[in-house]
Amino acid sequence: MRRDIFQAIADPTRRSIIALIAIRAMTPNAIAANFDTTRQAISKHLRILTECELVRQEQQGREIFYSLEIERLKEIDIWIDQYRQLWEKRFNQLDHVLSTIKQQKNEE
Amino acid sequence: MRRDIFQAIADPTRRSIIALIAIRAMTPNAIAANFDTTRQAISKHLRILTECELVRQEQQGREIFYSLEIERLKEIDIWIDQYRQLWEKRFNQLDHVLSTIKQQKNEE
DNA sequence: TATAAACGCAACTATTCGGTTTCGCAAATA
DNA sequence: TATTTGCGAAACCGAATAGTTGCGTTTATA
Repeated sequence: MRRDIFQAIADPTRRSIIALIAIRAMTPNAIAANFDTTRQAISKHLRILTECELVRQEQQGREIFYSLEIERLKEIDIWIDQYRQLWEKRFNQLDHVLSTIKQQKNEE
Repeated sequence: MRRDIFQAIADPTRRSIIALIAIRAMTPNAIAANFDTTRQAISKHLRILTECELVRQEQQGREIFYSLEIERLKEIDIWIDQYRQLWEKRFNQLDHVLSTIKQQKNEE
């Protein structure tokens, strides 16, 4: 079963879980309280997030606290960056066009 | 059928298609030539990418050229940005700790 | 010590997904 | 005009997915 960070963030519930535990570590029960689903379903999502190391767990008595491994999200950032360069380049070209028009206007 | 940009980029083949047509518009056949799969399968991926407006098509005779709607990727960028702020904050805190240690060292 | 709480795991189910094959249509070409 | 080419749509299939229910285990509590 191939786990992929892109696949991990594809599910809206998992993105919500990420948002929740980004603030502070939470237990499965506490997380599940925010959703209209069972704790077991949340546990499954947490397992997927753990498998691709987006989440780390810390046992504390009978509770397990899950927190976000934020560094892993950089992988997404690196992917998007190549396209960010493209759209910024395009924006700069437009910017150049606009300033050229402005210049021509001033020279009239 | 709920189409979502996060779901669209979850598939590795679709990410490859995005990378291909980011450079220049391409036809389904030309795209499919880069993969070990049928044109029809690529067409399905293109339909999904089109449905969430990540891709636009331009008919030219009997050919259809697909190109990337790069602005749509900003949605991913906006999502990742909130976490980027978190990890940069964390990095700055670490940076602060390091410079404090350095300072204490100098004061010895 | 008996009970309750917190959790992971396994079995099961309905749905979605990625792929193929087959088809029909429109445009280019022989 | 007959044939080839480029394409999307539909039917179908196996695998993966997201969810449920029902366990068993460990830890806390009455």
